[in-house]
Amino acid sequence: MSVERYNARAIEPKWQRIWDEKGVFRAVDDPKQPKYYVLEMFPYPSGKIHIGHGRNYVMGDVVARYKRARGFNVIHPMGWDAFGLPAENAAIERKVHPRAWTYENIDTMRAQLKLLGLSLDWDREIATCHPEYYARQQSLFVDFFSEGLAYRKESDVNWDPVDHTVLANEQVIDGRGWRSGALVEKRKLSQWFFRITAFAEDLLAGLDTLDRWPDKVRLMQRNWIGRSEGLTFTFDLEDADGNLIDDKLTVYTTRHDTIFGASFCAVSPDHPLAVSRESAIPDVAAFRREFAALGTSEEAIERTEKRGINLGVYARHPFVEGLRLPVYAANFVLMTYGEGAIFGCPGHDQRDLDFARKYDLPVIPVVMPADADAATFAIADEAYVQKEGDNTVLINSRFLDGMSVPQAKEEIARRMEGAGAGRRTVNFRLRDWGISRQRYWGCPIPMVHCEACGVVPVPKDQLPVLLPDDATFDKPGNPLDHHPTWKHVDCPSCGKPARRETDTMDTFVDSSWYFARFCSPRAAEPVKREIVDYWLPVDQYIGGIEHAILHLLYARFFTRAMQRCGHVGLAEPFAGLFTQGMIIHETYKDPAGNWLFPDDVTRHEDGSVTVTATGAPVSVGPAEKMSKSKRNVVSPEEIVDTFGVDAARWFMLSDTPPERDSEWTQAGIEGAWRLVQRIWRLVGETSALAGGEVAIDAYGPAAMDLRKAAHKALSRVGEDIERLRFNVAVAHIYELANTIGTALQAMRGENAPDVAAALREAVELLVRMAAPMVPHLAEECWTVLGRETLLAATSWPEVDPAMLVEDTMVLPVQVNGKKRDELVIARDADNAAIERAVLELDGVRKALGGAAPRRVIVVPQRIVNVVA
RNA sequence: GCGGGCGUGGCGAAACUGGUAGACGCAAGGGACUUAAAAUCCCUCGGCCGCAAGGCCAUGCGGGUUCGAGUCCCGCCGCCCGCACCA
Repeated sequence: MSVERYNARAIEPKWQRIWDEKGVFRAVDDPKQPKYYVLEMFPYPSGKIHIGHGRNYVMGDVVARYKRARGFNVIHPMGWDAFGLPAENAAIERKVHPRAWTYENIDTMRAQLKLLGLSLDWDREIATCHPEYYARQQSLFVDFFSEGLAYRKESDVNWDPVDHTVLANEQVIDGRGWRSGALVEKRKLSQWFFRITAFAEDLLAGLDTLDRWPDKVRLMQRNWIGRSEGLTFTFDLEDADGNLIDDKLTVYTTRHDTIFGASFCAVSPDHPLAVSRESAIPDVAAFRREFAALGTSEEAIERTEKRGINLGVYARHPFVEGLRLPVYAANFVLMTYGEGAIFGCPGHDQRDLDFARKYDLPVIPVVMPADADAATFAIADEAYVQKEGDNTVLINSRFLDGMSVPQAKEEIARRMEGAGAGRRTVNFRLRDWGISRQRYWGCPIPMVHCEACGVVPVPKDQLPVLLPDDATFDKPGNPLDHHPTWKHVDCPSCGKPARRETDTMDTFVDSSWYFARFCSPRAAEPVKREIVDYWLPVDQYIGGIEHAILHLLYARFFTRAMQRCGHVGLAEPFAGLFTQGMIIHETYKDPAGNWLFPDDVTRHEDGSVTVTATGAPVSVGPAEKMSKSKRNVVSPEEIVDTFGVDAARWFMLSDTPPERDSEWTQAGIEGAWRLVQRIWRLVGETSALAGGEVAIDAYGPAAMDLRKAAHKALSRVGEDIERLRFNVAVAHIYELANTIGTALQAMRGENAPDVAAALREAVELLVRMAAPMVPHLAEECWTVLGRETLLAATSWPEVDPAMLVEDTMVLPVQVNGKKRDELVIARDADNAAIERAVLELDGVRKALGGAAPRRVIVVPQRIVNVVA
């Protein structure tokens, strides 16, 4: 029999239309039903999507469709992270208004996403740049402000003196502004902050409850929060002549046990003590300027060579009479951490050691492994830093000698506290979140500066503070700031003329609560409490690993802040998190070094690649993240047009584990297309052979094998999807398709109603287990099989547990850990019977060579190992 | 610099909680069908030795723990990612 080819181009839009008309993906706010919230990180509308963007949406869609089939009320929304810098750059470069540019991109990308056949509830679509959204964000800001969670303080920014603008770290290239090329200065600006540190302890503790998050993300957040327990204490200072001076130096340390190894103190170049010496020591001023030129990136600061400058003051050692430590301003000490000042112990900190070697400062080991010899223990190029659990002993430390590190810490803390010179402190690396951006295309911060009343929030009934449409982008600086009228308002408190805040919010704010807004996207308040209580938390969140720290931490903070203001009833927004890998693609360059699109090149049989138009040779680069600039992109339209979206979805789920990067190849998409055709053929041939359901009294062995294979596959695919192991689910579906194909061939010309019935059952199960991945094909097959329901609204098939058990098992048999034979035995055989049977096996007897075994280890249902 | 991750055939990979390494797919080679091609189907496919039966080696490298290690521990090597104003 011949079966016509599956015509994806005609069939896929048909089912998309039907799903849409029947509204099967609409999420209904019905607290009586068990809910499941699937969310992929929403996209920035940058222009067009390429096929690489599709991967995480497809993964989320598989989960959404599967959970729907499992009986959950699924919410699977989509929106746009629509504020941000690129829109403003487009405004500058192409003279388009950021709004027009953004909404045009949204329209393009929405149409592209719809091609992917995602089971999204488009009725809940939101865009963060829409006043409906940012109005509510401003209202949340006002709430946070009244709770003390939003405040203003001075902080450092990268300042471009030509463009009059603040630069992102990534816009600072070799110390210069990316657009102007001007040398960037670090400058203090009064900025808005969210008090994320108020939740530092809770954000850390909360990580322990997130058992469906990847360990590595939790670890990254833990390290980012950076909780440490240490000692804050104060040194007396003296001048070069040994006279006590008024200033004191407060430091924070976690290594107070090494106080007898201290050989210097160091403060940040921004520390008041360094600033105060600026006039006295000209080099200090120069050093501070140099430090400022490093910008605000912690990476740049830590990578630079460790240098310092002697401030000409000395810290008196708290325990050694007459010992004084020179105080340096050092470029590796951050003002934002601890007290902005440290004491340096070169023996036990690599940075301190590098610094000490450079400036010829003493290196005194004060901690060594417990089994080392104090007389000979010395530090060369590497500081000795003990690991947790190491057995250590203090040396060269007077009253601490012989103690372990924890004992010594305790002793110093006790003495310092007793003397009133210090206190035990808990410190965090986490800093408050600076949200001020001196930009146009963002959510205006709803505050007014009044000379009489100070900083006053815009009352909620006067929100939103709308962005003015008529901003201009041809002048450097913040368009809101030079708008002729926008910032001039009357003070909401006293009514006198006042000035609007012209900073807008970091776009991370927009993405910190969108998942909550999706629950009640058109509500007048930010969220409707009873509805958000039903839908949250997000059960499965899917996105890139690049968001492992900032976005996820900010969203966790935001949820806590909203909880404090009564908007939500929980602290953790994302119960399950999955971080997917990117789609990558080879890059192509012509002889002149121009990047080429995959479409522009031809791959020949011998593996060579040429420019299709000219025949010129192409140099092929390794697979990299798809990017417009390198042109290694594949458009979804083209793929859908040629192979259909199901083939594309299948390919994106196949082969590579979802958390790893996956390479897009022509061979891969062709293979996926073949699978689509193959399922179609299997369904066609089977339905021709076994039209409807037939009741069978007794299945023969061939039919039973088929049924068992089908139910095993069903059981595994279900587990695989639950665990998000899509590539393994795909493999199990291939396996079943192979089994069905073989059975179909064996059936040719035979009249075996039991096998025909088993085939039909197996094929139906195949279609249903593949449905979350290739939903259009599955719907069409479902129809061919004579079913009249909508598969997208049909529940997941039940596994028949009787089909999963076998009466015999095959046990691999090892001798000394090497496999020598296999034992086929009844599943319920006891260990003694297994042992006896094993020793009879040829392979075992041969390997033993007549000797008696010393031991036989039987691992039930798994393996047998004979120890000779 | 600090922090995190990864490493298995020609390629993407699988291997539950320490229990048969290489399932499944891609590529390649051989064959069937066909006037021919496409499509489809069948066979082979980690390396070495062997006519075969079979044996030895093999999960980046070097050690260790264990009856048994891709999996656990220690030490290296290589690659990738994040570092607070890109989103």
